[in-house]
Amino acid sequence: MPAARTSQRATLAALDRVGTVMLLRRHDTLFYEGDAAECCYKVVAGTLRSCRLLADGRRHINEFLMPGDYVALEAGDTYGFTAEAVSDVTLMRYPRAAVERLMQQQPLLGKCLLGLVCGELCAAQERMLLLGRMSAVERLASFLLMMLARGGGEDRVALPMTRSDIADFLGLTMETVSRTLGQLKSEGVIGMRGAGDIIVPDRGALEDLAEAA
Amino acid sequence: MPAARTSQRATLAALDRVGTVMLLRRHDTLFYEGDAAECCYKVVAGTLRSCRLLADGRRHINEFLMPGDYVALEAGDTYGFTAEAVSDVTLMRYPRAAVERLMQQQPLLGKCLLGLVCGELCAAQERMLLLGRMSAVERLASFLLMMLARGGGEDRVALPMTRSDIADFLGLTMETVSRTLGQLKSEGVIGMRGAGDIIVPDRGALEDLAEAA
DNA sequence: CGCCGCATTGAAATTAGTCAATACTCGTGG
DNA sequence: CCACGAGTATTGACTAATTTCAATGCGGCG
Repeated sequence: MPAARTSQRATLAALDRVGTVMLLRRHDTLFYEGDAAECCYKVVAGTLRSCRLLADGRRHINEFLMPGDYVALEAGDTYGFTAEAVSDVTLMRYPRAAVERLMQQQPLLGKCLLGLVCGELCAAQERMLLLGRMSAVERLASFLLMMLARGGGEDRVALPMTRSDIADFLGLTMETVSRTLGQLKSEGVIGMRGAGDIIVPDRGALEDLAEAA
Repeated sequence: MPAARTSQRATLAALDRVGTVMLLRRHDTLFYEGDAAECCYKVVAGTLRSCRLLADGRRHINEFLMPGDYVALEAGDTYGFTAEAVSDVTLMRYPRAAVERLMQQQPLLGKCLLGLVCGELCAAQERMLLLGRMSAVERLASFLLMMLARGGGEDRVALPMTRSDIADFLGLTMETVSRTLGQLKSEGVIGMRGAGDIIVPDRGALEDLAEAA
């Protein structure tokens, strides 16, 4: 059950008292799938990717983690995915033991974390629908809308990740991502000022293409 | 952060004091996506499916819910998916207000629920990998292994759901599911005594095909 | 200036999807 | 007890979307 919105920020801020700041350079690995899960994190600046690999090298990106996002809250004894820096990243690191202790003292904190994890679960369900049932165009349109919503900007989307990253996030190939973006551009639905700088002149057009439920 | 395993059952059993038993017939709907989320549930017997629809009728099944599974723990104000009975189902129903109250009194309960939701999130990440990156054979093999693990049986898997349900769970079509199962059968990896009764003589062979990380 | 990583584009190959016909199963009623 | 019928499953032939393989282009950095 998600916690009430009220004072959620304040409750979570308590975490920062047991946290330390940490820096990562582009392409650094924060932790590997299977490592003992000793800390969880919050992204302060930059972008992280959380990914999983199959034995033959196929990769899936669960999530792009951006400022404000918490990382590995849901971990059991070991991390369930590898976390890597897409760009230079600033993090807060929270030792899990300290978080546990804090939860004893602050029952509200537990509710907050529960709310966050519930939100992630809903996002994951959204993505399963995308991966299982949407066409390439719909996937890209949904992705751009998601990035637009998170970016906070009016009509501009920054894509710090590569086409390959996007492909592994959307269950496509890099080539299909590139072609589909090209198609959207030629249709005038998006503009591009460099591969990582997208302009969305008409969000409605994208929404039509995304065909969300 | 997941709760300790110890006495998890006992803690969750406390929920049953605020719950009532409820029956559903095959094809009944428990609730619709978008309904006000007044209760959450636990499956006692039978199988539910949790599904989402796109505007044009495409469907995705998030999860098959079987005895012991909790339903809609992660709900916000409204349900994020529709829940329907695949077979006749027996449920416990817990009013969310009562659950909230219980959480105040029993801090351990919150930790338990957090653990359950974290488990669901991990399962969802597993499924994203499957939906985004696995072939039809790998999807079916993974699915059968999952059902085998949940079923508890030695080498026998009961499939109470239709081929269409399986398809919408795995991001395939009913025809592909049928063909792929046929292929596994002809290769001797599985046996079939009726469409919903699968025999797995050699789990290792299936595991090889599933090619999990 | 030239290289390296990433992005784009093209053509061929492949997987899974679509459409359509046929078969099976189980429950009902004659 | 058997025949019928609805719903489900299987199978086949063809199509379409995406992947794969391969070449080319672009842009920033040393």
